[in-house]
Amino acid sequence: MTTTGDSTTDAAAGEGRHRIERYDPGAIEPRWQARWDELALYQTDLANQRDRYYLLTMFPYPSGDIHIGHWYIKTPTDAIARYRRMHGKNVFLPIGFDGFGLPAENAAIKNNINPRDWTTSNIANMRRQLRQMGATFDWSAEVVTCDPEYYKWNQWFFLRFLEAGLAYRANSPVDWCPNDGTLAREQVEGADRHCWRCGAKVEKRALDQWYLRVTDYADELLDFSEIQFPDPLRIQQANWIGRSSGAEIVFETAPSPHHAGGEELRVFTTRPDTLFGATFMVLAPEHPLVATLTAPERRSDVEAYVAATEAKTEIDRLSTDREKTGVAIGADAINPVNGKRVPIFVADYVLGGYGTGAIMAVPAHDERDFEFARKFGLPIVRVVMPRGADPEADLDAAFIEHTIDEVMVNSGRFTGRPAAEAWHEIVGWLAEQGKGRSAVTFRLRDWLISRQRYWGTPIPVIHCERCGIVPVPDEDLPVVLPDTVDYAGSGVNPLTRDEAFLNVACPSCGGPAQRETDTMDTFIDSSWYWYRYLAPHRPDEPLDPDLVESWTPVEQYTGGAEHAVMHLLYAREFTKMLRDIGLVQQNEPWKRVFNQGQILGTDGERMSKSRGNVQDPDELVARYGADTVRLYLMFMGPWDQGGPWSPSGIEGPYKFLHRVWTIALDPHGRDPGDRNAGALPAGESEHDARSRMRATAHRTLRDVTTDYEGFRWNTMVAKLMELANLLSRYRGTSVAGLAEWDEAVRLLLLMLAPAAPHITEELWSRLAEARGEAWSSIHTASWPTVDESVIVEATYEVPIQVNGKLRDKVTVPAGISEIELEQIVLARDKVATALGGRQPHRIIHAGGGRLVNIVVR
RNA sequence: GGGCGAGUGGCGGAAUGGCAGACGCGCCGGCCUUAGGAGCCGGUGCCCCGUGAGGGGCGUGUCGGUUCGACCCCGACCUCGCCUACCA
Repeated sequence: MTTTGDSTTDAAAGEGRHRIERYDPGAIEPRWQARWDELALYQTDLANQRDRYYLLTMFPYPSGDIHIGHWYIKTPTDAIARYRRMHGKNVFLPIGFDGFGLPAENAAIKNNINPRDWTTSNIANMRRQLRQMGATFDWSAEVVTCDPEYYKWNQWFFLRFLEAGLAYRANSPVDWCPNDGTLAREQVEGADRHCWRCGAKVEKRALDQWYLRVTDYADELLDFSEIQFPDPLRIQQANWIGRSSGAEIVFETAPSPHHAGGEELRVFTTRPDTLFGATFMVLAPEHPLVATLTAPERRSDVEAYVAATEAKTEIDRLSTDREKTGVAIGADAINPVNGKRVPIFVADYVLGGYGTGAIMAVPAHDERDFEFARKFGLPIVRVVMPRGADPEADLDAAFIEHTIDEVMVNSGRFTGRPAAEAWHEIVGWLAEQGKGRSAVTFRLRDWLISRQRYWGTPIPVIHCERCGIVPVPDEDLPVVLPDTVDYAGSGVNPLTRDEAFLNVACPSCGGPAQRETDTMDTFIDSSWYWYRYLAPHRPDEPLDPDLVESWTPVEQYTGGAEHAVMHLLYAREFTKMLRDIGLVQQNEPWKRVFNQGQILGTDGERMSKSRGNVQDPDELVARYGADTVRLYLMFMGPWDQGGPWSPSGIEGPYKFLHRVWTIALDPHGRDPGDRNAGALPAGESEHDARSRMRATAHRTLRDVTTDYEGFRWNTMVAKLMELANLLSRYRGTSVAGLAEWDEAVRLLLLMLAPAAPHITEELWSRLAEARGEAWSSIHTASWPTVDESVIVEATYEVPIQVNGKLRDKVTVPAGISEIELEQIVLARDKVATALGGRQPHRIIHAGGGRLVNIVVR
């Protein structure tokens, strides 16, 4: 509270003085929160099959403190829950914690504590802070992913995926520090790529790691027909999946002194029409044939280049000149369409992991190839050009247009053909000879789930010298993380040194064997938690099939835009995998997703502890109350926009709630500072005032309802402010406390209830008590219905434009005809002046007579 | 380099083809007060004319286009933010 001492305010009301209690959120909010808990108002009866509404919001990572960003996601979500309940929905709004992850481990290494202890105490604190929001979370369904009863099922799923061929093992490189082992991307620092802890130079190391075969689902993931995403989200996912259709073309190596030739080199291209212009080939440094094809005299150069690539791989962003580099390997390939020999290079602009890891380079029609050819003096042959252009003219840049109007040149029998048709003809011709076929490639890669870390779900396999990789039998699950953990001051996964954990008998042969020490990516944990919420402690199964069938897909999912491509895509993939192993019947986990924007620090940067710009809501809640903080966050701007945090406007919603308080409890009071006190607005009769209150209340209800449906909180709050302002104007006048007044106050409280649940509950109770009615929560009341008949007004104002410029306004009776309106409009002085004697050429009646535009020449 | 998004008063924002600036912050004036960092009332885009009531002009990043009419749709450009890193 901003004031101390006197908790009442004087209200002089002509005939006497009375006192009403001041609005004191600090007194009201904890009381109602306790009451709601006591009544278990928000424990959802999942067995109740009627009007189910599963509302899901992204569960927090237990970093230690709830910050203002959490409020920005969760309190409007709570408003959705409350709004839906007022529509009779049986709403389920669960909450939990995404317990595993790197920060716990970093804190543990730094302070020599157990990540579990760190996480557990953070969760305890965050539970307390989450309760201050006054949100209707069903805490009885809470899920914490680092509990063995949860991660057991990650392991169980993994074993099913393994059986189904959806999980596999492959060798791939990681960033490796000699002292601290595998490093996550954010643990590699600086342009010289050193370790965040010890500063050692980071290397690449190839490890056998586990993958999930999510690329099998690439095409299906591009089908968004069963999931409603906002456009930018859908586009981002589609770009991330990155489907390209083109052709795979087989080149053969040419014979040379050190190599017999005839080795197949497959390339992927989206421009098979440019095949005749392929004047060299480029292999990725990782390409398996680099070693075999390289000529002896080129070997040292090539090996040096490959090694240099390994050292940088992830790009040094600072030196963005990105001049093309590469080396010739001293071997040629043969272009299958014209039999020409073309030299082969190794260059890092070709990626090992995309397509076939090799390209045919067509410098005339690809910017990167063009740049490379220029630098190495390679021939540039134009094969596609606009109709009528000179085929031999020098190009000063790659010609990459690919519309319908280009024509082939320098392309043997295809010369003169339209390029768009030649694209297919060349692929067909190659296919006939077994030298190519049309092909589709995706940007999306299989999901690497292995992490060389302690604080995650142990991958449930055992390595036996005799039997190889043996899955842990189901009855031995969960493979529990050992509680005693000794980091020994290093980032290296302590499981690799934990003899008690490591050594086991092989489940297959009984011989000595060792456990897998890799743990799972934590995105696994967050890929199915909404199913577990429905049966958080079920001992025998990961999920309750009946409840999953009846309650999912989730009706509405809310969470930050920063998860657009990672979590929101992984979870879709995971759902499809669960479907394919027979656990769920659905194709998509959620029906609708809303991505709200991010709240940045006051400096405009992402909030993070290291930047020191984290905004703590506790202080604001202590000062203004949760209702004000909730309202302010909704009022700031569009929910999907976010933006830098600034508390400078918070007084607005705070004053608004004060005003609502005063209107509700003291309709007859007058403020000594109010010059108009007690008088109706000039020219307004009591009858006018009464219909205006009704009309405004119902119009507000109509508009606010649409705003709630579209999550447009800022305009919703603004409209409630307008209604409160109107009522405030009438306070202390003869219409205050009349039936229309009471109705408007009632509607105002009901409309405000989902957003500001405490103050509305308090006022609702007091008003009921004053009327001698029994208590019932405002949050169990029904959303009111609009009475359209009271909104209709007898007259309305018409703006008058001349040539699109506003010149006048006139008030006319509702239902006036266009002809009558025109006569009135043309008789106006200002219109005559604006016309300046010219005759109207045309008169536009826009929006059914809501605006008139007179066109003159 | 690519993708996505955004540019509107001093500030957050409203209006998504029809009265630009709703609502709020801030600021200015006033009331009430012993006092005001509380509360309440009024004003507030910029410029010009007018003593006044009032009147006029300009204005949504820039330039063009479509339209009776454009903050809104289309094209080009500029600036900022987010995501991403040469995806053949």
